Amino acid sequence: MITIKQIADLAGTSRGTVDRVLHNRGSVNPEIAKRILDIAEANNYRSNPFAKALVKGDKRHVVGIVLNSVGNPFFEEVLRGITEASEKYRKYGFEINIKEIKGYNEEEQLKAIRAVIAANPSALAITPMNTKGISKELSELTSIPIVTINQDIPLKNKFAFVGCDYSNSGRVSGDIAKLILPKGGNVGIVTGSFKILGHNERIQGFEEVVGTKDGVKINVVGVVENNDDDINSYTATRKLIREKKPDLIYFCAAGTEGGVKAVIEAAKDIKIVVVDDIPPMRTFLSRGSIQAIVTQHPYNQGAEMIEILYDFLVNGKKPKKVQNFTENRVMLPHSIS
Amino acid sequence: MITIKQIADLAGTSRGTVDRVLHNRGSVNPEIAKRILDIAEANNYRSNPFAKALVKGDKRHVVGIVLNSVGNPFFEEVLRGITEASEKYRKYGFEINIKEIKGYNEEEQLKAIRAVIAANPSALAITPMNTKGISKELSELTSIPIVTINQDIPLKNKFAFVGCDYSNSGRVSGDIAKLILPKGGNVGIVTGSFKILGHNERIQGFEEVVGTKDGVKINVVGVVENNDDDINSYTATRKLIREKKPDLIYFCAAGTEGGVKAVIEAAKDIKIVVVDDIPPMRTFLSRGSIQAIVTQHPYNQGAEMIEILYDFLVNGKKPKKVQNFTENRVMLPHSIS
DNA sequence: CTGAAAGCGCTTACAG
DNA sequence: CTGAAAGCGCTTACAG
Repeated sequence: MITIKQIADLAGTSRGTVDRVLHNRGSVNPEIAKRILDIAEANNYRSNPFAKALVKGDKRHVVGIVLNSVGNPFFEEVLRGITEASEKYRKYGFEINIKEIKGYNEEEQLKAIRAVIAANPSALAITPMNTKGISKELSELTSIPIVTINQDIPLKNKFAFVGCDYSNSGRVSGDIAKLILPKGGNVGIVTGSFKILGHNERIQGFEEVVGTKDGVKINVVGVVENNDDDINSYTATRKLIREKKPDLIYFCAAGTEGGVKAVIEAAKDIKIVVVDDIPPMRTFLSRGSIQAIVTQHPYNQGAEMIEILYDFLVNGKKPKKVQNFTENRVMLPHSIS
Repeated sequence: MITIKQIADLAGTSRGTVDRVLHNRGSVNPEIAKRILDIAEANNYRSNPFAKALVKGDKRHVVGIVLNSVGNPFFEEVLRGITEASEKYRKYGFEINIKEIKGYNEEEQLKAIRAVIAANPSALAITPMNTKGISKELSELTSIPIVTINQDIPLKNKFAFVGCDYSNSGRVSGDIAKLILPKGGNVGIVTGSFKILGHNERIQGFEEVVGTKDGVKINVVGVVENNDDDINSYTATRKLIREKKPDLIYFCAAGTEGGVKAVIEAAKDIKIVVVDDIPPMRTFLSRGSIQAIVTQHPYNQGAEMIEILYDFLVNGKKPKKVQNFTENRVMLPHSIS
């Protein structure tokens, strides 16, 4: 690899002049300029990015992260995506500083935010609680980009959101239901809570798809809540089966394990679609106890957040959209290899 | 950000000594060492990666790539994955040098390899033809890692392969067939060629899954070749429908468009699973003319190849396995958002 | 055990 | 229009 100094020597001039030509800053004798350009070309000159970064004072970056991941397998996957993606970039000064917390307590999340911010990060990524206090705290952080991950809240200064398109998740689950029930049938839905927007959007997406087509009728015969809890889920699902006789049950939130157990106990030919890619579901899937998982791919959410911030902080490229949805992935028994 | 010089000043010593302590090269008065460590810690010292890379003489890398992508939508997707993934790394001296060629002509591929190698790349990625000449040419390139992409050939000096697990693709398609035909039924298969390993592996994977379970019988009633050609596919599919009366057809190679048209014309309720994620298939999918696409995700193949080489060339990390399979992705109508 | 100096490859004033 | 010099933050001999 030829250097600026070598070019200067070959051209019988100085580094300053070579630099001027290479960056066409003008003020150079055209003849010398041509000589320099020819030499550079012939030797396939490329500037040394490290020297450039050094003299330009390129910053190292640390991304502050607040994640409600403690004891939550879903967010542990998000975390894996974050760590593995950022690992690649570490060599050139791109790091992460994660504060993991457990559950949802506003005071604790506020404390975590403050701790992370105190370390002076180049950006903040967070799974924010949707409360006034958090909203206020975040909206004051106007000097760095803020990325919400998996959970979203309104924020004027939001840089990006990375997470699930819940309506689409519901629609894809609807696709599966139609595949399984080509002649129509009854569907029961077990949701987490009617108060949670994402759950409702899933239901809506699902109904939209199964409802619209042809002469085939798929009826949603009942929707019950389980509060994301396995015991509740078990009870609610039993009741749903007894009273509504569904041909298929769509579990559009957590607490799937209890629900699936209720279905297995009932020993009827009831098909199941779930949203959680957690170990017990994988087991159920490969045994044929459930038919499909439609998962929001937590690993990718973590990795994509890192890519978005790297692209911006290092390459100066903003994401095309604020909303960045990861694919709703369809997992069948042999998707797991 | 504090620097080595500042630490030296604060500690009342020299840069050399600070360097020694920070890299524990020994030979430093323990008292001074402690002082230095304390200052570094207190000021959260991190070495400047650019200065380090400069003095260490970190190499810039160009990955030579030979791709049979001209006029091939599939490989254009691979190309997109390659370009976008490598774009991110360009800033720190990681580049690609692609030679695109059309079709499969050994001489031309040899020429492309030589051209790319002449530019002295740090690695070579290629969609190799499985011929003696190519094999010989590649096996002589022992000084750089070679990654085969999408197509694989035996090679002692192969660094990695990135591509499709064909058997798994067949198994996942089998999963879908079982979802669609819960009570069993007849399946016809349209393959490219009995001489192509990947196609045969798909068929085998498919049969393995639909054949093994319960009392439900899914019979593969016929397998026909279409030589990846739409016209052949149309004719062969018509014949298949007429003679074998399948409930479902599995297109496990290219030339799907002609085949699907034959099915539509037949106007029977025949379900379809295909492997090609190309624009006409997306249209068919959203119209309900076909039920699912099981695609090998060409974009990811390109991107993953770059990640593998970046990880090795820049971070010195070898891939865990030589065989790197991308996920066989299930696309249903609403997967496309 | 320690420090002064040179050098990695570039850019940036500055003087002429 | 041009060149000499300083400096970015680190590492590497070298001399003591």
